[in-house]
Amino acid sequence: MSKELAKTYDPKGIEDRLYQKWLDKKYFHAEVDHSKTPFTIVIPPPNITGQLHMGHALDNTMQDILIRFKRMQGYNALWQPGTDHASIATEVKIIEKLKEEGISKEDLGREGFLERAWEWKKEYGGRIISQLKKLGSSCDWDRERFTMDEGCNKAVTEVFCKMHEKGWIYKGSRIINWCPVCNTSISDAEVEYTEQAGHFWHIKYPVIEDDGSVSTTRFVEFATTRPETMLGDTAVAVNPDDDRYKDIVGKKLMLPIVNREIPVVADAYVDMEFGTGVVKITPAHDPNDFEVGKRHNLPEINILNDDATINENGGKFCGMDRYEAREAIVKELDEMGLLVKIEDYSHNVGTHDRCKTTIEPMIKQQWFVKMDELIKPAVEAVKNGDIQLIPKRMEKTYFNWTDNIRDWCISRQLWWGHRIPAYYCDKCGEVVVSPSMPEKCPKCGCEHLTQDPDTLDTWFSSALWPFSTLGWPEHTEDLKYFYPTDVLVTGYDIIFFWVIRMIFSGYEQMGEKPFKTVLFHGLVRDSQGRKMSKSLGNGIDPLEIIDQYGADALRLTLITGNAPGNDMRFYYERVEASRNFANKIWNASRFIMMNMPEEELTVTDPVLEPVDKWILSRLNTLIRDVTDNMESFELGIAVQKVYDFIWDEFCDWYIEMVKPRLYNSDDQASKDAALWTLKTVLINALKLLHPYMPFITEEIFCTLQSEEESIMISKWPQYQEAWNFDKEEKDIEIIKEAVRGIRNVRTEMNVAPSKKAQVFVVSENADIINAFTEGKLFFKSLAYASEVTVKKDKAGIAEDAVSVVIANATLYIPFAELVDLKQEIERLEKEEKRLEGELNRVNGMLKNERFLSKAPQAKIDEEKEKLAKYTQMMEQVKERLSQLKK
RNA sequence: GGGAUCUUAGCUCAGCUGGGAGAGCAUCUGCCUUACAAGCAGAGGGUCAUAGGUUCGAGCCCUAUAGGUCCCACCA
Repeated sequence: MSKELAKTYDPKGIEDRLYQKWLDKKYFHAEVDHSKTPFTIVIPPPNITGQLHMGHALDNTMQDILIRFKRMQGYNALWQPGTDHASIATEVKIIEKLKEEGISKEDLGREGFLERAWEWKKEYGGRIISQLKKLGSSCDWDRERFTMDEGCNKAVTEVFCKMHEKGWIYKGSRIINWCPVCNTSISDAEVEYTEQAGHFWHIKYPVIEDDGSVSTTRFVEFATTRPETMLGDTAVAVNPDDDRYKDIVGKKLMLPIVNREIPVVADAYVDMEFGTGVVKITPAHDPNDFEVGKRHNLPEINILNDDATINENGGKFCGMDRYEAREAIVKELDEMGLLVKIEDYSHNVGTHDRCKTTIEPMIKQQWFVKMDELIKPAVEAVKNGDIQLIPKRMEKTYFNWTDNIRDWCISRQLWWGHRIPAYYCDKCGEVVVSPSMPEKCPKCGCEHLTQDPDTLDTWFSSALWPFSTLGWPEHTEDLKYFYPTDVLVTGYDIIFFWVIRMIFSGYEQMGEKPFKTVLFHGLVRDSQGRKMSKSLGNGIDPLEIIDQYGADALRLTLITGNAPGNDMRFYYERVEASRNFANKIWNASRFIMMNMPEEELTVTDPVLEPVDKWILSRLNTLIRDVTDNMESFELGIAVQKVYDFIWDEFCDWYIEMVKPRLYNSDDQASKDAALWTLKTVLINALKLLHPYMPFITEEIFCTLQSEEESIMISKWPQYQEAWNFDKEEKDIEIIKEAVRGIRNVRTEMNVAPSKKAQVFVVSENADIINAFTEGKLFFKSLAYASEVTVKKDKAGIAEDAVSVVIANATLYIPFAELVDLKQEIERLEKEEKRLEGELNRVNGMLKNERFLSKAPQAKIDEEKEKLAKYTQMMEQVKERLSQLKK
């Protein structure tokens, strides 16, 4: 039945309707089914505070492509969705919101604050999910999880307790990164170093002479970027091999202002070449100094409050902000004559990646995960290929981290997150780690215990995501069936935060990798190559793009021409190109539907003509190649091939080739064969495209087939020998070559398309004659011919006809007007020259003994074939030239 | 300081294991040809950063150089 479609494709309305249909039909839902092979992807859970950005769009498009592809291939495809509580990010947002109301989190208290946080989650947690749906994501929403839901909480507690018991989680007093604005410790991975303009203050401390007096002549000079930390100095260090300072090692210095005697110690950490070769040591506020301090048993004097104001150890500076104190101290040192000079100095400053505050190293009691043993299987897995990283170069980044791993600080002084399952006895201080509050202290029997106020690093729970979402710690059927998952799709920017931690957690808790393959993508940048960011205001909202161009166009844009792990730039022009492609498919389909008979097409065994076989054969190759590319995660390459096939081969050639059969032919069998082929090829091509452009492919598929069906659960196309037509492929290529030749000549000669001309095809080759005879109908229309005559010799053809030489044939077009003979000779001479070049190249190879002896036979045969072809064409050109020159 | 990566048409980028340089956009010339002007037919445009090397053969492999981007380390 012929169906009416709008002239241009309008995604609005279609997308939501189809998505709802898929949901209603439960196509996204996966259940354990032992008759099928599972294919699982766990979503990188977006933050509940998040709004869909281009990075999400790319990440989720890639996952959806893989899931839809595998689902069609017959796998039991599960895309496990969920969201992340994102402890610090969310907490910061809530505090901001409270601030607008004029309240602080302390005003609310812990309970009150958490209530607000859950309200927030309720209000915004679903936002990003609905945005993912707009994109077409085929997640199993029935399984949606949250990192702080009951199951995940249980998993977190279980892991914490187990690892603590094993000694891999410990509490210790160590130097950690402190954010004075967020008021929490953060892990090394969360520290972002940024280059900042600062100063180098050259300062000197007086030496204490043997008689105990403070020298007025002997000083030790050094430079610092943080003069205020002098309040916590407990030594000055020099290199043990430094001859300049040999005599003062072991002596004491007088720490000015504070008036504390501090020793000069020798430590290899000091670089003799740098500055004066002297370093002031502040063990409580510098990680390196902390190590030096440990080696020399130096006191650790904490001079800072949590908000980075100076504490009581800072004497009269107590209460000042760190930067105020800096100024005051510099001023005072200057007045004392101990400030030598101030230099401008640009250096890297550690900042908190969330709020960009300069972090302050501090010694604090924190919980850590011991990494040295835990990391081993994770290293091994990537080394031996058990887990494959794509692109491979990411392995280097991976190993760079694992090789230099330090213990992971997991406690955070935040409220929104998983509370640490550790309890302290109010009486004796005993620490009990337990899934729930113990009834009494196991040591002293006291019944009053208090839970550790800290929460866990948000990545602690995301590290468990691949198995916690499948039911762990329960031994569920889902877990047994779907774990390990197959592919993780994520950005290379969270390889340390997340990917590595999931891998070691998987091995530790499950004894098995969390996924087989990690497919990385890069960043989506703006058209100038800048990161999209709120502060720059250069972000492009994917939802606006979807609204304007459709989700399919957005998805195609994000995938085309992008290789794994590479950043890409976002251009509106590219979205337009994608939209145009959608429209192209739409119209090709419209064309086919318009030509379909009133009743259903009933042909089952069509009498295929050579063009039909040609396009089927091309489709067959496409099916094979695209499947191969997709299986090796070359998503961009695969879709490029589908694009080219649909636009170039199917639309620009095949559809044009069959038009005469549909319009003019009385031959019903031929018409049916054409329609059958059009429909078959279109449907198969749509299937190949469906993972990329789910909406338009579904819409057309349903219109063309039946409303009841869905392309998303249809069978992925299979390469089949029956669709392999080598001879037809070759024959049609020759005709296409002829058509191109004729079009070229006509353009060159400025012949209007409306002006038809007679075309003679002259060949002595039986195959060629046959091919042109069979393809006469479409050749005639494509070549703007009034009439096509295929013959063995050129008898009777006008001498001044324009000629086009192709392999094994010459075409003659006798135009009614006089042809400029000179121009015609020039044209043929140009062709002669081109062929000469080709022949030289081929001969160069084939006359090279070493090529013949070393190159693979297939390559040699290929070149020989070309030699024959070009030699033959050359003969024809020469013959024609000699005729014209007579 | 260590490492990764990039340098291909005017612009943005593909180019899988080495076998005659591609796409989209832009430019130019024709076309409202009954699916599509968001289109059709054609054209121009590239010593694949530079210099060496390996190879019968290099955009692709190796070495060096220049420039760009990023990650890690953090010399106070």
